[in-house]
Amino acid sequence: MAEPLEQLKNTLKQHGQSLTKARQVIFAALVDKEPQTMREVVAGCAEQVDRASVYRTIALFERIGVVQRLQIGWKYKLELSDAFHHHHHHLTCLKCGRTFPLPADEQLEKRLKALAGSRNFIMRGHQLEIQGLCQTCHKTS
Amino acid sequence: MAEPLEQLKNTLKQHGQSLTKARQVIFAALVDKEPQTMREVVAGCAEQVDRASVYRTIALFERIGVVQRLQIGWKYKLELSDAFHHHHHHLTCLKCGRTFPLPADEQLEKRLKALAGSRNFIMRGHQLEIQGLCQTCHKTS
DNA sequence: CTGCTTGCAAATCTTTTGCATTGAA
DNA sequence: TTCAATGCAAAAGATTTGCAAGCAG
Repeated sequence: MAEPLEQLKNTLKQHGQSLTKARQVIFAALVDKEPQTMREVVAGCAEQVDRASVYRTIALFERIGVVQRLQIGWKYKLELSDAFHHHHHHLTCLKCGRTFPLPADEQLEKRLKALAGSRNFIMRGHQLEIQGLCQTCHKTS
Repeated sequence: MAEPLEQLKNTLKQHGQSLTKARQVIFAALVDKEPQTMREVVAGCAEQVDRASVYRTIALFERIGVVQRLQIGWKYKLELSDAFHHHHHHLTCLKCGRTFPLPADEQLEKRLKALAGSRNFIMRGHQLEIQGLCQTCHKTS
């Protein structure tokens, strides 16, 4: 995990920000995890970082592109952004509520860009959530 | 606007629910509008319906498929569901914040289903938001 | 050192709930 | 009439902010 930490440090530096203790803890709470709710992140480092600092840090991380917020059903969840993972979307199981990553798809991305362009829209980003039933849940239902 | 009201009434009836005054007001606040925040909907019928009833009604409307919640940036917004509009997605302008409908696209929908299937996932629904710059904003920026 | 970051507490905003009353069928 | 829906007020939960103290560079 020395690698991602280095990357975080660099990203922070590029934005004139320093790597503090709290930021490391919050970052560590996100590495190699499924997307989490704010509540979970706060709980995940409750003993070490105050709630307010978690909010402030997550906001910073989003601003400098370390973290991205995504929609899961009604709520949002947080995960490290594409710079720390590969670009991907999500499958959410309506039954068990788990979230599964869906690798980026060239054909899909192209189509999105084309659709945006057809409406004279310059695409800067996008979010896709596919809801349905995961393998486990539709077998056992 | 007699048409959609009829449809609402039928949908409610199918679910053993009645068409009350409050529900009509809230429904009317959503017809032919861009997606709105909860705050806007509440404000839109503040004189006629209590905040708590708006929340309860929106929850009901979602449950029976009259309203759908979608993600716009960090916040969610509400609009009538596909049964009252045609299926579509959204373009959100990062500059002016407006939301534009993007008509459904056969090719896109097929690709999504295929991708879900490839992961042994049964697709039941999906949400897509494309962020970028609208025609007006990228001309004037 | 010096300024940015943090913790803590309090303020805000959003959403939910209990209960007595009102309304639709 | 009768049960579900509504308004109102209060509770819960989520997010933000002010400020004094602590830490990174």
